[in-house]
Amino acid sequence: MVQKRSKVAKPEGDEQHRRGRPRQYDPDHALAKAAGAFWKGGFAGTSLDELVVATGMNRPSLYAAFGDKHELYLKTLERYQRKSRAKTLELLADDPPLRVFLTRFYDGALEIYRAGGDDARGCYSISTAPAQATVDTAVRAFLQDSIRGTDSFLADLIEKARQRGEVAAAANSLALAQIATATLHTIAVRSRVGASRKELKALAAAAIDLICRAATSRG
Amino acid sequence: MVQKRSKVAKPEGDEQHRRGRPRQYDPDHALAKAAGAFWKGGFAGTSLDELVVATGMNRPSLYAAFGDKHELYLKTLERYQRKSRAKTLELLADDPPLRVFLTRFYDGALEIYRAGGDDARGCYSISTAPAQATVDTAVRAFLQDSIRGTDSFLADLIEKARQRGEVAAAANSLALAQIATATLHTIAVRSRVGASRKELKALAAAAIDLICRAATSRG
DNA sequence: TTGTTTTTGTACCGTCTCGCATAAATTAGG
DNA sequence: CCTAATTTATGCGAGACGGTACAAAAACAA
Repeated sequence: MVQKRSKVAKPEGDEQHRRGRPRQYDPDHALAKAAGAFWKGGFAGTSLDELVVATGMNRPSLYAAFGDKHELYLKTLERYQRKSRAKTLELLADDPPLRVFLTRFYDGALEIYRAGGDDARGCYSISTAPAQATVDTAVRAFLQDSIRGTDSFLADLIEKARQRGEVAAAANSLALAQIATATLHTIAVRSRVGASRKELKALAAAAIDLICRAATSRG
Repeated sequence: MVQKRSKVAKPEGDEQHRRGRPRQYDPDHALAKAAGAFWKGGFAGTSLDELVVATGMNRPSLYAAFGDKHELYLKTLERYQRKSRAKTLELLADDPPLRVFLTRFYDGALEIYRAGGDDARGCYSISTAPAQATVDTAVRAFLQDSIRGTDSFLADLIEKARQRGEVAAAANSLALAQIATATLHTIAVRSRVGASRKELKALAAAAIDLICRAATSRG
């Protein structure tokens, strides 16, 4: 995706002024709006007309910018992953204990999954990608990679916590990480069908207890 | 759904011989085939033509038997739930310890989720219903009810195990049940994207350890 | 001004969608 | 036999689907 420039390599930041008619949409904002449409209806259940309305773009512009419906969906998935990871990394800024991090982690997820209150959205990828995964290699690969990524990210954190004594010395960090991911998955699905924030916070707290109480002592 | 009979209430078992041309399909078998089609493509991603091919029925027969596409989908979901619950209850026949039951429970799930080997299917409801849930009240209600049902079923079992001393006396049975359900959810999604049986069995074993090792002792 | 480049807007294409109308086929009742 | 009841089979129709062709519009370059 490197952009060729005639002579001087300009900083790719603002795309500067290009030659023709200026575009009337902001690509990232449009992608977010498209994701909102897919978020509601899933890939197969969302029509191009709905995407046109959601993005405010017209159909040819949509194609020129993001390719066909399938490519557009993949780009919204990647954007979601990018944003999610960035948000998660911010939670580590002050190098918190595992228990604190996990609490923030699930709180942050809930904030996204239950945005909009009662017309709950759930997790974008977990809610929409599985239905598509069996007939769509790219989506399946994305989701597989995404889950493994979460596992190994959490496994690293848990392993460090284990070495600090916040988790039982004998614990299997990867196994605990998979339980932590499992907790995220169930929160994702439960949000989608309207579970309350309170209930899901309690669920997360119980999972954190279980993971971190496989900790130092405990009678 | 009570069937009116002229005078005598016949046993509804075999549907007996009815008046007109006999049907050439077995309703439950057709429902299973339809579920297979939805299982692959999701609700919105599966066309009536595909359902016709899958069931071997022709279109008007499909409508006469199950109603429109949406009703058909709901009926496949209910059938899946019915079958799953029956299968689960069988696991309790010899009144096994919690740890044994949970092992069987996840093994049974894996058997279904990974039927067909590498073109993995995952859990039918978890893989297809969430995508539909935001635009379909009936599907959302079904999935919500299904999850709560699993929670409370497992909570009952765990509570009994707790009273037998197989789980820590101080444990919250419902919270542990939700973790057990979470484990089922993550296995459901991971199967859908092709995780290996071996990996998922290990994950289940770790979760069982965590749940049951919130048990009697443990240093 | 006159070209060049890029995006926009409209309109359209062929295909597929779901659901149903209608008639033939096959059974039981009388 | 004839009639009633039920399922099968063919096929259609109105609309939605994804995707694109084409020309107008709006910027820059010269």
